[in-house]
Amino acid sequence: MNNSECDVCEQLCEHPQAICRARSEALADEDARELAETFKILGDTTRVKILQILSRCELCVCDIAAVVGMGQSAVSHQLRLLRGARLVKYRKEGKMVLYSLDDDHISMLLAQGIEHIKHR
Amino acid sequence: MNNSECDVCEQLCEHPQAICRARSEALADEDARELAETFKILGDTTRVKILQILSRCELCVCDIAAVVGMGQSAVSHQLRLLRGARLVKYRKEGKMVLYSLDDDHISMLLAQGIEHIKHR
DNA sequence: CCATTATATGAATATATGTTCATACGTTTA
DNA sequence: TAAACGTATGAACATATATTCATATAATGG
Repeated sequence: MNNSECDVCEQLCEHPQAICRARSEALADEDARELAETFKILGDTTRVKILQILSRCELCVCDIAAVVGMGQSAVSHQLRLLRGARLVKYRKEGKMVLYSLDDDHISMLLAQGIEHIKHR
Repeated sequence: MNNSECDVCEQLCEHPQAICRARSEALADEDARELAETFKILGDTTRVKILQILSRCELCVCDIAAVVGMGQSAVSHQLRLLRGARLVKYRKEGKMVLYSLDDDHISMLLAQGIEHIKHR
């Protein structure tokens, strides 16, 4: 995968073959980092609430704040993170900014997660 | 959703209807918390690597540590979190403990996430 | 142009988190 | 039973994170 070529296989405790094989199939470091970054953004109660709300309809910042019961500033900070992770998009309408999910994909992720927690 | 019945609708900046509607469709606090908790566990490079590796084959702690290039202790701590979130399961074989994904569902979550980061 | 409204952002603070080190636990083997 | 091995865990530390407060920006209406 990386430049390393199973160089660790000889030294460690056990199962050099398994290690080599797993290494060759492992996620690239950069991909793992990005993937984790995405999940990390999803990993906050406020942000999850925001996303789930936006999966139903487009809303302005002020309304989002009202629904999740947090201050405007806090919500704005979180929306910034969500934007950065390309989880939400926005459009301006007058002095308002209307947010929505970046694509349906995000809904799927949420649904998949909900399924996991409901599944017992 | 909660016991609150749109009581905030009258006071805040804008769109009381939108707020009421969103509130009624919002995730229950506890669900949002659990969902975020799950994603939070997924939101770490080391843990993502571990999960992706385990999506390919069952491995012992020592081998996992070798593959992700971290200490046994660090990996063990992370596996504990992964267990707590029901993302991995394990079985003992002699003095070894073999870990694997808790169910195929988890692979799907990972795949969905990967699709998101690859999608541009 | 000034006041108002909606949103964004920087600084500060409290809290959470990941890794390391040392050590404990449990199983196997000598 | 003692030693060795694989794994788990508690404490400590450094770093990351979420919220709040104050304030800035941008757009609208008077």
